[in-house]
Amino acid sequence: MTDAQSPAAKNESAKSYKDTINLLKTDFSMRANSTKREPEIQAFWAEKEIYETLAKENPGDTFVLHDGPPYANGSLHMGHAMNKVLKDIINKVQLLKGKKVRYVPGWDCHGLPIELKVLQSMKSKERKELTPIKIRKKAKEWAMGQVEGQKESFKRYGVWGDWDNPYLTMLPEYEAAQIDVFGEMFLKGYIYRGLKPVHWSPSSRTALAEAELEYPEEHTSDSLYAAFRVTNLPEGLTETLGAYASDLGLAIWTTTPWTLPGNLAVAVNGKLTYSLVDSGEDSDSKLPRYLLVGHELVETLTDKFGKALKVLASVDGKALEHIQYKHPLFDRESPVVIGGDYITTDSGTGLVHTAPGHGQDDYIVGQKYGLPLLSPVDDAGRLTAEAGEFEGLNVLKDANAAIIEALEKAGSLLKQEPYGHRYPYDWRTKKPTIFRATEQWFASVEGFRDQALKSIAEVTWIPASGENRITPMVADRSDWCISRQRAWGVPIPVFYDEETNEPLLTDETIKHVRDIIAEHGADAWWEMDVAELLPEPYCSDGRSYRRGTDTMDVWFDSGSSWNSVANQRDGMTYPVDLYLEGSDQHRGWFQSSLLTSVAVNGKAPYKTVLTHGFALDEKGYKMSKSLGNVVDPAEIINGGNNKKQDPAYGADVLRLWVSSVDYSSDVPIGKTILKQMADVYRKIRNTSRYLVGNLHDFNPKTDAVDYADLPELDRYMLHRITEVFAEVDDAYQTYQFFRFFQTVQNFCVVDLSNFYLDIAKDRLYISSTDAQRRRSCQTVMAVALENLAKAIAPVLSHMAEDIWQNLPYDTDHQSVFQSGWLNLDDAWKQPALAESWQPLRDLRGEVNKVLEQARKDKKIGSSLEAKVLLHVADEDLKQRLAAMNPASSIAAENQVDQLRYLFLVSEVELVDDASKATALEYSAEVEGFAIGVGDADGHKCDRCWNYSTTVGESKDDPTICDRCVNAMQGKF
RNA sequence: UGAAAGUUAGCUCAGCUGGUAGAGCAUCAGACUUAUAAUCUGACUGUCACAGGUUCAAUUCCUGUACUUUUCACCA
Repeated sequence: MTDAQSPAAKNESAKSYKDTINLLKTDFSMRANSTKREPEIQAFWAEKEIYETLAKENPGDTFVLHDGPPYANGSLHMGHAMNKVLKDIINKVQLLKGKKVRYVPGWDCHGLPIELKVLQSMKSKERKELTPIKIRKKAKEWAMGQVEGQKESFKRYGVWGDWDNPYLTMLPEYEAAQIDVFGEMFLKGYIYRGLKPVHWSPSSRTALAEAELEYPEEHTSDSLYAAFRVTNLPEGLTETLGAYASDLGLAIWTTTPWTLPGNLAVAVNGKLTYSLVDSGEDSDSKLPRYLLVGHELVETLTDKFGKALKVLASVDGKALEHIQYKHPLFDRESPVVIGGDYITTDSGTGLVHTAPGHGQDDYIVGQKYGLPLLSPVDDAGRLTAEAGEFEGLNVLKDANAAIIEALEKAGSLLKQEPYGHRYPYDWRTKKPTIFRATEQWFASVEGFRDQALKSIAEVTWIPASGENRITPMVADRSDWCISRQRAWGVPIPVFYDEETNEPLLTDETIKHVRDIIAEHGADAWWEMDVAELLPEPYCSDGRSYRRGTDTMDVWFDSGSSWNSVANQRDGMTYPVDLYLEGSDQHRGWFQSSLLTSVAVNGKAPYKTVLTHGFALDEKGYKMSKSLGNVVDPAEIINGGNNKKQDPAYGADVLRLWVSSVDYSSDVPIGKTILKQMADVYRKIRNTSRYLVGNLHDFNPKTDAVDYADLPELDRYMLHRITEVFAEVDDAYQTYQFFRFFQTVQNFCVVDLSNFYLDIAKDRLYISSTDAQRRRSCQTVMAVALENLAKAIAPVLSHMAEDIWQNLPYDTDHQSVFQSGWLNLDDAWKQPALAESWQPLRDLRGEVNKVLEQARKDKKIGSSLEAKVLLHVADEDLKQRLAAMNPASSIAAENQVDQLRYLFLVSEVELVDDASKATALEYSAEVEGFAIGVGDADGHKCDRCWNYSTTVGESKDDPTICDRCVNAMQGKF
């Protein structure tokens, strides 16, 4: 099509019609400029108190998502960002739907990591003069700084909440409410004092947490094999083993000989087979001739002991239960018990020396069998009087040698050898630690386990597998050790009688301490005199008390938040609607909250628990500094050092990413994914911009076209809109935000950009401002735009607000969040239109393919240079299409539903004979259609760029077509 | 070591109760210059992690393996 210009235009100086068409107009920028714009929008929300007002004045019910407190230490990572954004999306949906949303962010402020951080920052001299209260002051200061930093980050994500009044586990009101929970549980008999083995560092004379241990590889222990003489066989074994009973020993192995004074049992694995072997020992030897060992270990032990072990009999491990044996060094007998699967045949003998006071597993087995707890070791690691002749020996130095010698003498020692393995060391003193039983406070889970399990079943777990996760944890867990020997925490409000060491803990003392803490904070526990801390009559009963120095496990802190926050703050509910955290919290916060709440009130603190996975790198690996694959949320928002590699994407792109992934499992993030998010973000933004820009002269109140007067295309589009937004609504409702992401993206790309808006250009630009075909289009566009803004507001909050602020007409609401939820008319739902229009869209695709053939050969550029010949096989459809193809576009009653506009070509001719279409150079035949593409007739109109035979007919405007002439007179 | 979950195009997701796979984006090519650091059109992409089994037939059901993640336990 070479003759693009009309004859007249060639001769005269071209008259420009650009000013006569209605192009888009808007200040809504194509690019977000998020670094500047997002803070502006956030300032707008803050100034107008949008959240605060809606939270209070919305007409609907209250909705409470109770925040799980992040730990107030360190900067935020992707996990924090994802968690808070997910919460914010849910809260904003509820706000838009008219609910009163109360979201109180919280922080977990106590605990070891902060205490250590504070200790590290001190000089050693300063550290020596430390008192608990000094540590607490420093720790509080540190935590406060961390809270402020994290708060600013969260706010920058665009997260809404009561930021000016968050809950901190170190606030007096919180601590007091926590003491209440403790008190209630104590008074109900759920809290008791007992012995439990803990990691103990003799070198620093303190208990250590797992986090304070390190496991150097080069540790060597004095391991030994010993035989414990059997004194009594249970009935079931007399037949098989009875013959050897008089000279039978249990072979055990240990790497810590010093724990033998604490031996109170030998554990076997019920699933393993054990053998009675003949060691060939002389009858005058003190060692037993026959030994019980794990069957699979006979060969190994033959090598170890350097003598042939002949298998004489084999029995199941579980049959060994209740065998009695005599302690080789002390005059007492102990039983054989069934231990757990920790007993293996990888090393040792298959029979495990069990000292409940010196090991985790030993302790659990001991509890199960009701064994006492023996831990004859003092703070410095010296054996105590309970260890008899070994009293005073240091367990890490001379105790082992003495015990080995004694075993030898007693005829118990089978073998001794150094054994290299990993062993816990005190990370600060670099000295070995030991397991030692100490007095601790426990919550008796047994007391309310059944009720807890019942409550779990009543909660909605999303995904449902969450219930399968937490149920066995609660069903199997042992009692909860809630005391810590630490300064930075909420004190266990107990007093001890100086003389008797009896704990003093009553309704009155708890209430008294609680009131003091409510007023002065927990520091008072350390600062005030005991006399002040005690109520009548105890403060003057003539006895002398000292305060306890233990603090509570931080899981008890955060686990009490339902009482400190949901149960006490205005406008909140208990139980709350939703808890939402990472799936690791099944073991953590979900459980600690459940246990305290059930213990006190017999019910779970939440109605629904939603969990999410973890943020991984693009390959699905965990993020770690050493791998260098860490994605920092702050860097996503503000950009990295190299802005080309790591551009400043802004909070909305971060939020869009959160919405795009299926967070029920672990989710990947990285450069590729972020770039894609930025692309999608821009697509949504540009689509919105186009809508905004083309409504610049439109006011829905005065210019909207009645539904009944809309052309079919527009009514079809309104139907699509109801479909799309129903899908979006359902996606939000079911917390499947990735469906929102997919749907909105598809809507913007496929329905709007590629289809409706592409067709709309002719109506919007060419027609006169008030033309029906233009106003009807704008009517639909305004509906699409407003609903799009509402729909994206929970996720792309800043963009949605930016759109709202740039709406070219007045609305009743200054913020998109005040405008309420989606606004869809039931009358728009017309499934029949979808059915009749989908084939037309498919046909449009086929026509495009033929047009593309011609374009490939450079026969056409713009599709307006073409004319389409169409043959339709189906008679009914043919009639319908004929009605959509009037001889004159202007004269036609319906100036929208026309094939030329649908195909974006200048002319369409319906032909009776398929060969007429297929005869053309560019053609195709598809299921019931024949499509041909040829040159459009006439000349290109200078104004609308369509080809028309009417160009040249007007005297005043010889370069434009009849449509444009009429349009410029306000008649088209 | 045990337990739980996951593995569909380069990316994010669909694929209902079994009949050899789809969308958008990205990529590539082209068009337009009246959404212009934008817009439109077309094309391409997969042994549905791997190996077995059930079945006429498996991405879809079962078993095992690998990898990833989480969690717990452990080194007596």
